[in-house]
Amino acid sequence: MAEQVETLRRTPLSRDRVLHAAVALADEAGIESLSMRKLAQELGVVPMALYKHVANKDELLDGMIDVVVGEIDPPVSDADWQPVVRRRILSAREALLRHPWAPIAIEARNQATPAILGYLNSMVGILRERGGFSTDLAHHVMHAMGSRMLGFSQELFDDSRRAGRSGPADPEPPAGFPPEAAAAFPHLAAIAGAAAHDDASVVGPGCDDQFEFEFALDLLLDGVERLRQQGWTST
Amino acid sequence: MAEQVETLRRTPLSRDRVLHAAVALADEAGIESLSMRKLAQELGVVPMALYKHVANKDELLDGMIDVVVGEIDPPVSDADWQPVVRRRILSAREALLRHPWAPIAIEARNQATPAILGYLNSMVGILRERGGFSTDLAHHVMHAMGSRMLGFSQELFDDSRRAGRSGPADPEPPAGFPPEAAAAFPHLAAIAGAAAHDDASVVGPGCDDQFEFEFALDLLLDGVERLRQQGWTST
DNA sequence: TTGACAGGTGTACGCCGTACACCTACCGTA
DNA sequence: TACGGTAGGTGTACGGCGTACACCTGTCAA
Repeated sequence: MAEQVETLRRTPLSRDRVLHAAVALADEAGIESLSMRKLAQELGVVPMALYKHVANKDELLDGMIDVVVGEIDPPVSDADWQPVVRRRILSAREALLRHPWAPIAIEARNQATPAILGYLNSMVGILRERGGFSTDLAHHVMHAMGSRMLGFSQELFDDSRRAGRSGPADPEPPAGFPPEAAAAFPHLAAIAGAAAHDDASVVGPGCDDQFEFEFALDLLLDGVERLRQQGWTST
Repeated sequence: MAEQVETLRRTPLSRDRVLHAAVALADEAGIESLSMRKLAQELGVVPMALYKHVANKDELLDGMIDVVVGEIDPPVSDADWQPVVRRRILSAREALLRHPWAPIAIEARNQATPAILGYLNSMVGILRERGGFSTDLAHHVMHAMGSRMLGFSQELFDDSRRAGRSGPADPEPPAGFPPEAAAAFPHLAAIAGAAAHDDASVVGPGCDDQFEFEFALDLLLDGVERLRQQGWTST
């Protein structure tokens, strides 16, 4: 009878419940101590039950990332590109501060999740549509602000990370920008397309990371030099 | 006899040999598949032998990070601050590209290693001595360029990361800047000291992360707006 | 000659992710 | 009303992980 009560009381699992419980657990105990077993215990369930809702731990982490990205406010409506971008980035920062494990988790994955691609895509859209940026400038700006936007490395997602021994058995292409995603993220596709002009592969790295890095670095250095020349001295 | 030959042939372990073997293993197989056991096997030794040279896996990772940081070229001598900083950052980028696991490893640790502190300290030194930057401006610039300098998150090392359940038993202070390190990294100490003026704790977070974030963000946004107004259109 | 000590070994424990077979409660259909 | 499929929770088991702890062995100073 007690068992029956317990059974009745327990809300059934769902992907959403699993994901949110995982986020809560990572928030309070740190990502490195999040395990399938502890998560299951938290949910009052046996570890293997989780696998009916997420394929494996990596997919769980992807889902957790998407929960965090989902907390970023949508763009406000405003005439100017600058305040829109600014507010959105500050909102992203707040989400990441609420979940300090998120940048690590994001950086440790080698593929952007759809939610991240959506976020980045909408950022490009703001630049293009609200600011009238050219495709190329929008591209460079995305590289320059990448670390502000998501709190992590400038080499957003390249395939050289995680050099695996998967070796020659890997059947899929480098997949810098899979064609099926182009429809969902048109702005990103435009950027990738423009950058791939002077380069054999249509997908794949497709942009000159070294150039992008130096572009962003020089933008920063020039800004700093301007401050310095203004005799900038105090807070 | 064969055993004797093998014994003679084997160079004895050393912390350095362990560290470099670990770096090589992470370079080719990825950080996520680096284990004490595999590393031991690579060195022709039993796993526990490693523990005579590194305290545990975390310390191994710290040592690996220091190996990478040690590959960054020292500052060149040049009259101007800008090319010195530029070249050093590009050198750091090269080191990180050689070891793509490094940013992840660095970001996953919550305390900067001495080698990283030394690198950052010398960067501040360049700004102060070669560029005549005020302490405050140098401070802001370090925040603004943090992600370029080390390829990772802007919140360099704050204690809110990795919210552990270590709880109230933790005897040491927040340790934003431990006093014994001040002597070794005078420029960093100066920055931390200046920032702590309007704030009760002398050590500890000691700087307004939100302000720094917005400062860097606005520097970037202003630079971008300037490009846009110049009608910047193509690569 | 001895005895301390640096450094490599072997065993064992508890935790991890997850494959696989199983059970059970529910629901649409006959 | 009976039944078969299916969604979802269970139990067991395996191989890999980090590392505590006791042990052995070769070297070298006294």
